[in-house]
Amino acid sequence: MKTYDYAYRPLLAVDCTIFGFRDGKLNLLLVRRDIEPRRGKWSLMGGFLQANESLDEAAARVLEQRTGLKEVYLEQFKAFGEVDRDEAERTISVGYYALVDQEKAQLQLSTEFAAHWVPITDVPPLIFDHNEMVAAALNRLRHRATHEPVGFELLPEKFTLTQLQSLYEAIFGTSIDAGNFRRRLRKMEYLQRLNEKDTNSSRKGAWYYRFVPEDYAHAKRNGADFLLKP
Amino acid sequence: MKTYDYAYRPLLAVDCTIFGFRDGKLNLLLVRRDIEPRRGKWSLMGGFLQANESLDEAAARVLEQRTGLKEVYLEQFKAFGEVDRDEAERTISVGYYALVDQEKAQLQLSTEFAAHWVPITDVPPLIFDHNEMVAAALNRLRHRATHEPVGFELLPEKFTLTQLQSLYEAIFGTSIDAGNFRRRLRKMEYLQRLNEKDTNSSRKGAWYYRFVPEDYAHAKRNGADFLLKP
DNA sequence: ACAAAAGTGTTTTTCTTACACCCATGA
DNA sequence: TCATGGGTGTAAGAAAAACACTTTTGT
Repeated sequence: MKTYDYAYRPLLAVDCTIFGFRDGKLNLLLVRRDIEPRRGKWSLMGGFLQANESLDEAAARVLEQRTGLKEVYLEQFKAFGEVDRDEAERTISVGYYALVDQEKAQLQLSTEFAAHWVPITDVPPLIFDHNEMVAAALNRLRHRATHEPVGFELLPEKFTLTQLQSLYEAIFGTSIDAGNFRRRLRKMEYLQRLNEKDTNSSRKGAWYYRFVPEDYAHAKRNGADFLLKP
Repeated sequence: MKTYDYAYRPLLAVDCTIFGFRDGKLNLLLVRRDIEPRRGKWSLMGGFLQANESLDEAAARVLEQRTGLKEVYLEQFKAFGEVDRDEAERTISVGYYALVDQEKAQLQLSTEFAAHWVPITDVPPLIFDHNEMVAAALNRLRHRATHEPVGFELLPEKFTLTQLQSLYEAIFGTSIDAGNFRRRLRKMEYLQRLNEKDTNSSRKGAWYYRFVPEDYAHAKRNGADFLLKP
């Protein structure tokens, strides 16, 4: 059933800014573009919306097709619609960012698309307005990470508080006082300490922790709000 | 030049959630929809993207066509893309919210589209997912109003501090301690007190103030950040 | 003089910040 | 034993919250 008599129909794409974290660095997953124009140039992962899927589903599909990852944290952050943003044809793109466990993603990356992790501090020139997208995604991530417990999505199930601090330092590009940072963490009852230590990076060993979503939901109902500033 | 061989092209619309403020109430500008389906039902102001305009420009055009207002504060907040959100045909809609001086807008409203101001506390059922849009827009406004000086867009050039407080109370649906609120305002050097009082609502009269964007820009460069919480 | 809105001050408590300090352990 | 990252404690100061208080003026 068609009711609207409007002929103009731009293409509609989704682009994913995919964040990962490793060795104290916040990274971005980039691909070499596999279609013209600008084939071979660095690009975010994107794809065109299909008839049977919502925007959120399209973003999840693009992510899964290229990385094999499911159930990933995905958040829409902005639609990009400048007239000449895609030189080939008018395309509106809806920007999403994803937070993935870089260790898990890496294993399942197919190499044919030449995907690479690049430190956020060292992003090369990307096609179209993708650099602008990355900047907007990072802004949104910074905001979200201070007010919601999404940072954990970038870490393995088990992590140490030092790792968590290092993650936040990478996200914000600042250094954080360990004492103050840990005090805030100590108050979060939804961080469960495991009976297991990470002895990789120190003699003493650091306790592993786990984020417990159910406990967070409970704390939230009781009026606690997550806040983790740099 | 066409390079992409993708046939699927949904319609692309923009919808504007227009906020106004009057008599201590935060209001929404709604229209009776003038096309099928659901002609005559309450709706946000929307329109389809055209070939020669960006998303931002489309939103500004829709707003101007229907209210005559130019140079209005407009911010994109979310793209809506559920498959069945528009029953007539697949349409992706990019949501914008606008902050207007209700007094100014009112004068220039054409009546043929039957636009009405409705208190935000009493929004009727709207077509499609427009109620969801309003909720998202309000969330965004609340956040923006705490961290950026955008509230002034809803007030006349000259306003009293009591009006400003009343605005914030309406935006957040809470009551605010006058003493604490005013102390925060006193620190903002970019609020200029005029040599003129508003005597409409009190015997004593309240000083008029003006927001000075240049002074704000200056303060911002010096590291001051706007913060007005309820 | 008094009601009522405008506007200021003060006390209490809570949160930040900066930094000193102890702990555990492998080399 | 000592260097190193892990982890805790605390004192000074800033900021938030609660609320008592003063000012002005039309009636």
